[in-house]
Amino acid sequence: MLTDRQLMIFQVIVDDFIQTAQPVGSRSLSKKSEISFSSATIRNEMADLEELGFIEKTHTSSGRIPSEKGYRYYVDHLLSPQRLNKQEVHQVKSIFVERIYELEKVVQKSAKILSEMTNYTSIVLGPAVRDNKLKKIQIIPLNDHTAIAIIVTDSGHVENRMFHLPETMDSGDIEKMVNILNDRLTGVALESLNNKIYKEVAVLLRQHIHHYDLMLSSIVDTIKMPASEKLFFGGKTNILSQPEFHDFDKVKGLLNMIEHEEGIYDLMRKNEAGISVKIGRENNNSAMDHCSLITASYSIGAEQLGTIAILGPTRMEYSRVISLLQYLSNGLSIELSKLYQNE
Amino acid sequence: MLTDRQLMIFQVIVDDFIQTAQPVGSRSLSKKSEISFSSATIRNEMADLEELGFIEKTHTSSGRIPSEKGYRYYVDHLLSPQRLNKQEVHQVKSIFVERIYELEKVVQKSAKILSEMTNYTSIVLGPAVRDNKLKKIQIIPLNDHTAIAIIVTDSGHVENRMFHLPETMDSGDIEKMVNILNDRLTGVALESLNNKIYKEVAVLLRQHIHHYDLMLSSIVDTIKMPASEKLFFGGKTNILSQPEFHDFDKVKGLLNMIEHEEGIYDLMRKNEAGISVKIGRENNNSAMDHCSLITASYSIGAEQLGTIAILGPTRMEYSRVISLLQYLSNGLSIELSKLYQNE
DNA sequence: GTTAGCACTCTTTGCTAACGAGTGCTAAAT
DNA sequence: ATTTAGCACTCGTTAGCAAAGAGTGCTAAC
Repeated sequence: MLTDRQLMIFQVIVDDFIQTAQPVGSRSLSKKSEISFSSATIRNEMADLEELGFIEKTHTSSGRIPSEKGYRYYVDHLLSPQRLNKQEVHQVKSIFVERIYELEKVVQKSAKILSEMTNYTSIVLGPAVRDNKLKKIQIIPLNDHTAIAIIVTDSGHVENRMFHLPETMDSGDIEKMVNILNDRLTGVALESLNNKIYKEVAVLLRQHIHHYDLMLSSIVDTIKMPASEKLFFGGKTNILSQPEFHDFDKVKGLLNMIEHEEGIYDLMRKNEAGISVKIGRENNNSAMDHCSLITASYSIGAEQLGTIAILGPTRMEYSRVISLLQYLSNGLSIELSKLYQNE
Repeated sequence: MLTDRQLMIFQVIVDDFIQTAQPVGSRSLSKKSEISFSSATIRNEMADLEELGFIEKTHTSSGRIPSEKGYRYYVDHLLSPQRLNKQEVHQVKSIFVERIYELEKVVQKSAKILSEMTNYTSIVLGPAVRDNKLKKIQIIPLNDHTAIAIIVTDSGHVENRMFHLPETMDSGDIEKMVNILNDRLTGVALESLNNKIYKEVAVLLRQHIHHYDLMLSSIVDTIKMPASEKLFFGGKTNILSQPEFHDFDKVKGLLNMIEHEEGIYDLMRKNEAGISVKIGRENNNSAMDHCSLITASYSIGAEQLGTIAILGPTRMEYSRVISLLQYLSNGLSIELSKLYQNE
């Protein structure tokens, strides 16, 4: 439906606008070395492109900028995968130089590096713990009234929570209880823990321990908490450097969304494997108007662990960001697999 | 050095400017009900106040605004402690309604509420753990190569860290090691732990366990980590609503400081007990120009635990914020004391 | 000591003109 | 049948200017 020439003009428009943030006009286009026809010809082609909805004007006599539909087409059909240069490869690899034992650290560092390299805001949805399996439950009394429950999963995730110790419970009871819990629950996935406790373990506890219920509910609370994965951000203030966001209301909306993490989960949870690009209103979030979000998932084997993403203006360096995310998500998957290969 | 009339005029100027953010002129002052002299008289007095450095002009023929020196004087001498109204008291109390067992939660909630009530940004320096005493160390092997070390303090703080398990170490060794560590280190303050381990415990370990050193260093790392207390923020974007910060460079500087937590520790660690007000350049931080920081410490008994603070423009509602912080830090101290009264 | 009056300064606002970048359209050139 | 040159027109930006408004400092009268 588009002629080759329209295509090439369109591509130059998008590339130029991504670089300069200025509407691009027929005259400046005609001067580009790639383009050998006059500005009048370009004007005609641009009128067609506009009619087709790929580009638009900011006012009646302005140059053109890509529309959302235009960006979508650009991303789907015109993107040439960009090779990372040596420095970029080096920077990404720097995330993994230290031998790593903690997921959160790696994930956090990824967010930081990513935002520094792109000058956009990075968002990383930390590894899901819901399919982690319970490794150990421990209860450590702090004094006569309070104790702390700690659970450890097979991937090394630790959750803890303080709770009130019922008066009637002595240290023998606690030990008994912990033993029963570990005996029955080790190896059970976190998401089925709740069920299992009430269906199978509660009965058992009742036989051995008085007033087990208060304590049990505390432990169940501890387990429930990490149901929602953690979000990490990098370069939250990079948004302020983008010329399209020299508008206080827009910035406020975005930063508020980020601060309260409202809607971020929704944005991140596409759960398609691989790379996904959402442009402007495709994100279904008014704060994200004029913003694009590029997400990539990382995984161990077939199991998706989490998502990394870049949030920037619709006028984003799609090509570079996609390459970066691809490379990084790949690296993450490999490193994490190494880490857990021998569970 | 100031006459009563100068004082009263000064006070009205500051109060008015805090409310309106507009330079205040002699004519508008003369219309106030508190003031019964003509604008000309006020002009004379204002000229004196300006010469003394308490107020300044934004341009030759503008109204006056308080100078930093003026705010300082206002805070030191003119502040009438403001009673909180019922709604405010209620809001602060809402922090403590749920029976609380976790410091971090309370502290986080405090930051949130505080920022909502003031429309400024709140910063809370979490409880210091350095004088916490060790309650228990545990090591939980995850697989043949990695294990996780967990330490619990008497106040219920939990730190954990993964580390590499030396090949030569079997589960018996681990158990032995953990026993020795707990035996020797329980009750020792976190800050002296490092010393004690290398001076006393290492010798002991050498006698019983081969290749103990790698593991020991991992454990020491775990302990070192929480040396710096955590910072919590509330209402980071409230800054954007203040008219004096409708300037992108200023906002960028501030948000960057907040994001990277650069210098925040320095700002917060005055360590005087009670309330402290730092105005503009008194903070020794260029990002904090035109900002004031009001801090209040909270404590258990004589032991200072942490600090809560409000960051806002120099044109801040000092009176209300100080009352709020006073009330909240008091509340925090009381609640936390309750929580730990029987350790 | 206080105040009315006045000249002066500086910011803000609205208006106009000029300029530049860009467009759409038409007619000529290829 | 394309392509291009030319031209009238639109819109945003900038500069300049005048008028209004808020405020000041000073002087002279009360």
